[in-house]
Amino acid sequence: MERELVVYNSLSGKKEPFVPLLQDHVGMYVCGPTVYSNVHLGNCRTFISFDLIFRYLQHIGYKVRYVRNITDAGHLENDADEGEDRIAKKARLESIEPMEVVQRYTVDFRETMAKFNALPPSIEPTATGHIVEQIELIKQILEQGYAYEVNGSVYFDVLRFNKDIPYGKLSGRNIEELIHNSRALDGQSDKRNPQDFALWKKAEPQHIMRWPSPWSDGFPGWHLECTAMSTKYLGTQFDIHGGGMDLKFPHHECEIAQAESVYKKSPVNYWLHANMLTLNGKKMAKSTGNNILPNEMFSGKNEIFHKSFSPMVARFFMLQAHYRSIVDLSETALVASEKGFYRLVEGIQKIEQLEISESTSEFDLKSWQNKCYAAMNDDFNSPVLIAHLFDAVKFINAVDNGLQTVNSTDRDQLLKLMHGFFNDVLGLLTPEMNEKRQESSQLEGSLQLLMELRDKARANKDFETSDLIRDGLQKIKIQINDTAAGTTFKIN
RNA sequence: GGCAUCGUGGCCGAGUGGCUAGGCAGAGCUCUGCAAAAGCUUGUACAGCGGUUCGAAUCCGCUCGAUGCCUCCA
Repeated sequence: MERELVVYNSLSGKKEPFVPLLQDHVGMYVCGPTVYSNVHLGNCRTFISFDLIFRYLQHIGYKVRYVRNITDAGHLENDADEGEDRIAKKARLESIEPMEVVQRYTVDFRETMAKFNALPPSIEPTATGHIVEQIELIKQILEQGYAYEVNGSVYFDVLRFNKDIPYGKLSGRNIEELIHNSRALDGQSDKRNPQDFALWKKAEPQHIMRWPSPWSDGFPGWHLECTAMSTKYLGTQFDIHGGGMDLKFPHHECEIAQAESVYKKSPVNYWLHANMLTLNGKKMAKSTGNNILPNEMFSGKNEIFHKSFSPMVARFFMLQAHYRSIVDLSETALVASEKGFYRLVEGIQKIEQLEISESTSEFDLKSWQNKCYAAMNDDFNSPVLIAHLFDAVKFINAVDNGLQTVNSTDRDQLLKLMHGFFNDVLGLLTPEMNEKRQESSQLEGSLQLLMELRDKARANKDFETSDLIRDGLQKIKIQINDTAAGTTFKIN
C-alpha cells in the first residue's frame, strides 16, 4: 500500500512512479512568498497543497528535507527587469526600512501558515542571506559564457544558452515562439534580447537595498535565488521542485536554464505545480486587487462573504479539490465544506464511544485502508481520500445507531487510521467543540440550570416556558438537542 | 495573436473506454410535545457537433465557452 506513489510531473506532462534519488530520502524545494505585503488566500493554497505533499511523503516513511525560501529582495516590479525592487518600493511608500517590510510580512506569513496548520519547512532560507552564493553562481554562469555584463548589471543570455541546451522544455515553449510573441516593452533596456533575464541588477544611487559585487553595488535577480538556495541545500540534482502554476514560466524555466548552464544536468526530477485559487472566477492576485486575506476570512470582516470561515474549514475546502485543479472560492461552496467538515469531525469523535461487539465488524477495514492509500498514492488525491473518510463516518454512525457492529480491534484500528489520515496526512485539526464549554464553568453551570428548568417545564407540559428557553438560547447561538438520553446543548 | 489547461447533476467537486466518488442543497423517513439537531434513504450528470469502437461522458477532430501563461504574481 505504501511506496506506490505516482506523481504528475509537469516536465513530462504525465503521471510517473515516484523514485527518489536516495532511497528513503526526499529533497523538495518550493518557491515561497515575496514578503512585501500580507499573504493572500491564493498564496496559501499553494503552500497548503505542498504541505499535504510534505505530510504524505513523511507519512509513508520518507525523510524529507523541505526547503521553502522567503523572497526578501530581487523581485522587480515587472519583468522588463527595469522596475523597482518590490520590497524597496513598499519601504519607500511606508517610509520604513526595507527589512522592516520583510520582517512584518514574514511574520504575517508564518503566523498565517500556522493557523492553517501547515508544517514549517525544514529550511526556510532568505534571498538576502544568500547573496554570496548568488554572486558565486553568477560568476560560474559568466564563466560558461551564458551571461553578459552591461553597465554593472548581468543578464542571462537565453539565445546563447539555447544553442547548446534547449530552453523552454518545462513550459513547452520554444525560442522562436518567444521571440515572435514578445511584446514591445517601453523603456530602454540593457538586455540584448527581450528573453534575457537579470542575474544581477545595478542599484540606482538612491536604492537602499544593495550589496557589493564584482559588477556593481546592486541586488540579485529573482530567478537566481531559487537556484542558489535549492542547490545549496538539496544538491545540484534533487527530487521535487514545486510552486504555483503561474511560476512555471518564466521563473521555473529560468531556474532550469541557470542550473543547466553550470551543472550540465537537469536540476529537478519531478516538477510539481499547484493550481490557482480563483475568486469570482478570476485568479487571486495582489497586483489586481482581486483577493481576500486569510484574516479577513477568519474574522468575517470582508466585503465578499456574509460569514466567517475558520482556517480548518478553509483548508478542508481546498483539500476537497485536487491540487492540480483550479478552485473557485465562493460562499456556497465554503458553507457546504463547513458542514461536511463538521460531519467528519463529529464522526471521528464518536469512534471512542462506540459500543463494541464480539462478532466480526461489518466493515472491511483493510480494504478501506488500502483504498485510502491508493487515493493518496495517485498523485496526492485528497478529494478521493476525503470521500473514503465519509464512507467510514457512515459506518461509524451505523454502529452508533445500532445498525452495524464493530469489534474492539477494528474500532481501535479505525480510530488510529482516521487520526492518521485526518490529522496527520490532511493536516486537519479537530476543533475542540466542547472546549468552549469547558472554558467557562460559570456559563456551563448556568446552562445546566436552564436545562433542568426546561426539563421540568417539559415534564409539566409547560411548553410555553420550555420553548421560551429554547428559542432564547437559539438566538445567542446555543443549540438545544433533545435526545432520547436527555437534553444537551452545543455552543456554536 | 501564440502556447497550455479545462468545460461533469440545483451548487461544489473526484473519476473513468463498459462495474456509473463524495460533500452541500432538495425530497421522504426515524426520533420528538412541537421544533431544531442528529441519523437513515433517495440523485444515471458529464458543453455542442462529427468520428473511432460491440460500447464513449471518458479516445480523435472541429465548434463554442472559461481560465492560466506569454509582463510581476502562489
